[in-house]
This record gives sequence, C-alpha cells and structure tokens, in this order.
Amino acid sequence: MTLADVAETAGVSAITVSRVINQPDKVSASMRDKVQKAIDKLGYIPNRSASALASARSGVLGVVIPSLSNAVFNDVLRGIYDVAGPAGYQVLLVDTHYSPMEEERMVRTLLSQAPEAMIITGGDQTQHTRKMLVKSGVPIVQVMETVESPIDMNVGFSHRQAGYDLVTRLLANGFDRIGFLGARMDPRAQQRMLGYKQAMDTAGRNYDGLIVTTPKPSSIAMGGELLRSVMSSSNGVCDALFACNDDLALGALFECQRMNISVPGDMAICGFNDIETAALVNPSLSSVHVPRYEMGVTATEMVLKVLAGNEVENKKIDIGYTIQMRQSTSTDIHW
Amino acid sequence: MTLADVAETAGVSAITVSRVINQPDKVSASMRDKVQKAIDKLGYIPNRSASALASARSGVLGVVIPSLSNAVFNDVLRGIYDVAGPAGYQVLLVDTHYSPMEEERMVRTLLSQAPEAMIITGGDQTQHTRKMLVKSGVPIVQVMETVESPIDMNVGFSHRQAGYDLVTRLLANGFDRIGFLGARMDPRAQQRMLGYKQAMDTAGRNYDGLIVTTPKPSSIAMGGELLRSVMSSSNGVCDALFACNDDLALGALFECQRMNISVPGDMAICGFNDIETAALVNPSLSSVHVPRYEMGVTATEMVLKVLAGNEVENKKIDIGYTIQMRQSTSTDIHW
DNA sequence: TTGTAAGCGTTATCAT
DNA sequence: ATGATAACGCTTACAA
Repeated sequence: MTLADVAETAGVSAITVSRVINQPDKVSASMRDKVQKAIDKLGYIPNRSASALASARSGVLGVVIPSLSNAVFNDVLRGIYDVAGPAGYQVLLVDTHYSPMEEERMVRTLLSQAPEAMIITGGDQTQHTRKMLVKSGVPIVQVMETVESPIDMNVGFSHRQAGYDLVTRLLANGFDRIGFLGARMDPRAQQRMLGYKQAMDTAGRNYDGLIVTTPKPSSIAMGGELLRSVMSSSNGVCDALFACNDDLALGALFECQRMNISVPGDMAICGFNDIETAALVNPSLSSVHVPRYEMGVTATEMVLKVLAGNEVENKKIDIGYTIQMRQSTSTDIHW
Repeated sequence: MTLADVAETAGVSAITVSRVINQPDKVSASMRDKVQKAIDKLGYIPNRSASALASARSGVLGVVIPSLSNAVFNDVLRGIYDVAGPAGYQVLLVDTHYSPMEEERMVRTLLSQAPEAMIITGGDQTQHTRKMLVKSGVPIVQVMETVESPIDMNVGFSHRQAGYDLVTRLLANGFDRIGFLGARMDPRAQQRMLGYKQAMDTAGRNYDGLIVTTPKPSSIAMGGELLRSVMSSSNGVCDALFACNDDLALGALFECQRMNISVPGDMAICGFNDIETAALVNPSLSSVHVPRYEMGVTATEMVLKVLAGNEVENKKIDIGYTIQMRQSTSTDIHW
C-alpha cells in the first residue's frame, strides 16, 4: 500500500497525494476530495521511513533517561510527550539503567534514527557520547540538573544547593545529629550528599556514622533497611534524617512506625522530590519539591523553538525547587 | 556521513560496508578490519530510515499504553524494554490518555513507522483501530486484561474475577457493608466493579450508597475525597472498602488516619495492583498482586517468537493474580 | 494547481 | 568473498 497505489486509484500523480497529506493548502479542493477518498478507501498509511529518507526530517525526538522504574522520570516524560505529541513529533525513549556505557550504546541507537532533537538526563555523559551528540548537530537539552558546560541547552536545578538548603534549614530548626540516607548514588544523589556535607561542615558538625549509602537500587524497602543501618552506625544518636529521595524517606518513616520511633518526636525525616504520597502520608513528609513536569515541558519547548528556526535566548535555565516543610520535621511540641 | 563515504575511505564498495555491519561473517577478516577502521574514524552511524526502507525491517516495536502517569504501566514497560532492547528492537511508545479516539490516532502514527510488532493495552479498541491493526499484519499482543476475542495474541488476567474473589473473601471474613471506590473508570476498573457487584449480589447484599466513583483521574488525594463521599453516602454504615487501585486505597487509608477512623477496626481497606507501598505502609494494605513486569516480558517474548518465525502454541495467556491479605483487612482483635 | 524526474541511504539480487 | 545495479516509498526541485 503506497503513495503510488493511492495515486492510481485517485487517478492523480503520486506527488499530488503527498501534497494532500503534507500541504493540503497547495491542492485544489476537488483534488483533495478525490485523493482523500482514495486514501480512506485503501486505508493508506504513509511510510515514515521513506518520508524521513526523502525529506531528511524524521519527526523523531530522542529521549534518554536512566530508569523506567523511577517515577521521577515519568513526570518529566509526561511533560515531554504532552508538548512533543501535539507538535507532531514522535518520542523515542531509551533507558540507560544508570550506566554511562549503556548510555553510549543507546545514544548511538537513537542517533541512527536521525532524531531531529534530543533530551538527555544529566551531564555525566562519556567523552565519546558527548562527541557523538555534538557531531549530530541536533538541538539537545540536558535535563534534571544544572550542568556547568552543557552540550547545547540545559534545564534543571542544583541538587547540591537543594541539599545544602534543606540541611541548613534542619540545623536552624534545632536538629543536631542529622543523618543521610542514599541508595543508587547517581550523580544527582551525589550532589545532594555533597550539599548535606557542606551544610554540616559549615555548621561545624561531624557526620561520622551518620551517612549510610548503598549502590543498590532505591526503594521503599531499602529506606527501611537504611534506617536500621543508621540507627546502629550512629549508636542511636541521630535525631533527623535527610533521605536522598522520597521512597527512602517513606521506607524510613514506615520502619520508624514499626519500631515505635516517634516521627518527628524521636526522629525527623525529610525526603526529596515531593511525590504525591509525601503530602498525604501521616505524618506528612517534608521534601524538596521539584517541578518535574515543567522541566519536561520547558525542555521540549526549547528544542521545538530551535527546530522552528527561532533563537533560544536563555540556553541554561535553572528551574529551581522549593522546600516543603511538613509534619515529619516539625518541632512543634504537639508532634 | 553515509555508507558511501565509509566505503570510499576504506577503499571498498558500499555493500561490503553494509555487510561488515550486518553480517560480519560474510566478510573476510582483513576487509572487516579495514572497514571497521573507516567506520570508527568517520564516526559513522547507519541511517535506520534507509535501512528500514530497503530491507522492509524497521526494528521497531510499537507499544500503546493509556497513561504515562500510572505507575502500573511502568512495570509492564520495563518488562517490554528488558526483552526488546537486547533483541535489537527499538520501542516506540505512545500514550492514549485513556481515549479510544486518541488511541486511533496513535495507532495510525505508530503504524506509519512500520513496526514489526505491537503491544497494546486492553481490548477496547474502536472498530477502526482494530481494522488497521489486523490489516497491518504484524503480530500483536493485547496486554493487561484477558480479552474475549483477541486481535491476535493476549496476555492478561480477569479483572472481574479478581474483584469478585477479593470481595467474596472480604464477605467471608465477616465484613458486612463493603463499599467500592473508583476513579477514571477505564474498562478494567469497570470489570473490577462488576466483580464487586457480582460478589455482593451472590451474597445477597445490597450496595446502595456504597459505590462511589468519579471520572476524574485516580490519585492518592482522590482516594481521600472518595472516602469522605462514601462515608456520607452510606451514612457511615460501611465497614470495608474495595478501592479500585492502591492509590485510592492509600488515600482512603491516610484520610481515615486523619479522621481517627481506625483501620481495620472501624474500616477495612483493600486496594488493587500491590504497588510497593502496599506491603510497607502501616497498617499494611491488602491488595491484589499482579505480575505486571512478567506480563511485559511474556508479551514481548511472544511477539519475538513470532518474528523469529516460530509458532506460539498458546495465543491467550492468563497470567493470573494473587490476593494479598494484610493488616488493613485483618479481623484479628489486636487490630 | 499539477506533474516529471531525480535522488535520499540502504539492502536484495544477481553477478563475478 | 566482493561488487554492480536496481529497487524501497517518498519528497525536492523544477517544469508545465
């Protein structure tokens, strides 16, 4: 079922059919009608490969994320799909499993689809990946974190600063021995930990035995495990926790409830990302709110702007974050 | 940067380069070396569109899901990616936003990429969508639910039966006035509700004022709202709830906690899907466990099998479910 | 407004 | 084992 078939059925030339599909304005109404009938009759569906080859426009937006299981990327993805879809772009999504080597393979795979633009997570690509990306010449946005020297464009926020601010706030609220829980320490988690350390250092606090991390994947269950770890490594002398993400924080919270450790009375807990559960669990969980959906939307709008031939004035956008203090870090006597 | 460029650089013909890439065995070692060097030197990346056009093999697996925000589909997706990726297939994912009309558009879009196989959610496609799918001639698996007359293949389970079993179990445990909470009643949610009604009917129970649903999207917050609704519509005479999914169930649970309604003492609650939080929240949440990841894996293995030219003996697979009874529906006096 | 011809980058087919 | 040539289905450039 090809253009030629439709053309024959309609009694016109192939190019006319092509025009009816892609530039209807350039075709007379009568032609349009005739051709459209033939299309419907035959159930013709254009072949994008042929179209891409002939026009050098693939209509593909490549997206690289480190994990499909992490709900955080879902929100970004939604933003991307919501903008890319209506604009007529197809999203080709690949998952690197947090591995720079796999990322290299995936980027090559993606590039072989001749994407017109790419959105990629973070700034820690291998040298080779960067080279491929630059060479491709397509507009690229690195998302999720602010990047010193972006390949092209960048939308994110400083995870280090967010961690620093949060811990500083906890210290100001009178928490003394603040622990850090982390799992699967990707570059952004590392930055959050760095922020934690800087805040503790600035306040002249020692964090020996207060940091517990694991290379294993993050999960709610892991949050429970890490809580038990920090209780023992700190000899129980720990009155607050900065969990690297909300899953860990929830796991720690649930585990505290089972161990009859009062939150925030005996242990304050805060997470990162502000997933929906955070605001609704009891006690509600303090967290760092990040506009993930907006990040996806913004990144996609940026590449579309470039593709439309317009200038992007600000190639580096810090989309910020807001700290949500809730019951789990309250110092109110009633808690 | 094309095959021809590489060929020239290596001093061979284009087809030889193609062979080095696709069928290295058919090329002598010396040629392979020479060509590979040229490829590396030029940083050549093959053009999939041209390849797809010439070979009539796109290497694309089309996947249709109703929502990117629903974590449930994520697990299925992971299973799909984990099998499709290593097999050399690219996943092209589209989101229908639970709309059959949008699904029709999306399927057309997908088909224009000439996917070699498709995985699509559920069995409620429009007549036209079905027609397109059948006509495409590619292997197709409908996932998430058992389908009476699959377009081609099917992997799922009976949501109606699961709902029926769960409610029957609650009745057997002595719960009397069991309510139903539902949001965004997609076909599978409808089936769960039907199962609920059948179980109630079978037990001779009346469910006036006990069913509360909304067309709005499901969320944890919505679970809280629906809980308040059912409390009022049932005049407070409701001792157990079957929430259509775990988000609603968690929302109801959290809201009960805030309203000082003891769970399960005053109100038993159970959900559906068995997301990770279910087993870890306090009290732990009863739910229906569904092997989502396995569903994605199985579906993908089925299409790969067909693509490899093998027979699939069982085209309809009921992957089952297991009911997880936990603290939230316990009748133990200690709760 | 419509059509003709050439070519996009790759692979199938058929030689050598 | 390697290569020449002709597709694949569409769009660009140019003509009518």
